[in-house]
Amino acid sequence: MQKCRSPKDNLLVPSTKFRVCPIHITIDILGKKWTLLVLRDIAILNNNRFNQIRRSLPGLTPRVLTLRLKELEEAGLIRAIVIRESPRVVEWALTEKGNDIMPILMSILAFGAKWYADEIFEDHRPRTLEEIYPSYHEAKDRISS
Amino acid sequence: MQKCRSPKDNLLVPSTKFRVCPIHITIDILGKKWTLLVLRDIAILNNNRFNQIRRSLPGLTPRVLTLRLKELEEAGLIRAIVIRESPRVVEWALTEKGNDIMPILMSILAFGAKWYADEIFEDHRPRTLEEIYPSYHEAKDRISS
DNA sequence: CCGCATCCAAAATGATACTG
DNA sequence: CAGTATCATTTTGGATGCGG
Repeated sequence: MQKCRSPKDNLLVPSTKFRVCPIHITIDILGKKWTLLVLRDIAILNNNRFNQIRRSLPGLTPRVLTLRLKELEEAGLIRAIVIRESPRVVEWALTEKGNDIMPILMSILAFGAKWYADEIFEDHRPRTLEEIYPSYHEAKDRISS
Repeated sequence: MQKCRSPKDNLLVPSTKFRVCPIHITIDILGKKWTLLVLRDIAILNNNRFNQIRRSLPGLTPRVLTLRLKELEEAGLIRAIVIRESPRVVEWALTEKGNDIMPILMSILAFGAKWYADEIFEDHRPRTLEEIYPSYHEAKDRISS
């Protein structure tokens, strides 16, 4: 993606030209299988231990979880807090950069809560992010105003 | 993910219990390789023809593109507008549901524009979404207020 | 040229067992 | 507990062809 221009003029054109697409570059980091779900565990569910994440994500094998954690650490999104050596115990935490994936997780959550309410909520009623996490939105308002 | 509660109380707890995780269910749809980039092409770049998308995404083969387009159509995110039969020409467009992935794409873009400015912008300066797409934000303000 | 389909190779992921 | 090692399976990529 060299340019974000469209032949028709009714579309989004960025004010500055991209050398590479920001979406593409981000998806290279976050787009692999399990990556966003691992981040969900650490960022939202507070599952920050190896086997906690495994239990919360059936199908995710230790091999792949190790790969994903290494990649995320390498990318600077998470860091390992060593609680104890031998037998090693680590706790995974978001970095400042990792914290900035929260809006991504929240927009994904909002999409699900709107379009898959039938599976998600007992009463099958779609919900907005504001309804689900009032506190999260108050925090955002405090920051942006 | 049965519960979105954490042992510590400093974390996000949804106001309503989830039967399944909204993030998980959404990622089941959007999380496969190339899917979000195909949506980026249709939603933002206005590349809505088969070979347009192919040209814009080197490495994506016709086989996988066909698969992804079928999956997205099946999921109700895109629909085919038949321009001409025999030889068949179709244009892919977002449905109403598909339009709701825009916030996801935009949050991904915002993350990239903040943390990968070095590769993205000639001047290496991070940018906010508001700076990149002023018109998109004006539209959002009009809607929410 | 456009929208695929087919065949095979390579890469990513899964299952299971095992170790410090 | 937090991973490795090994091997099987699934998913994706590359090349090519084909009817319209």
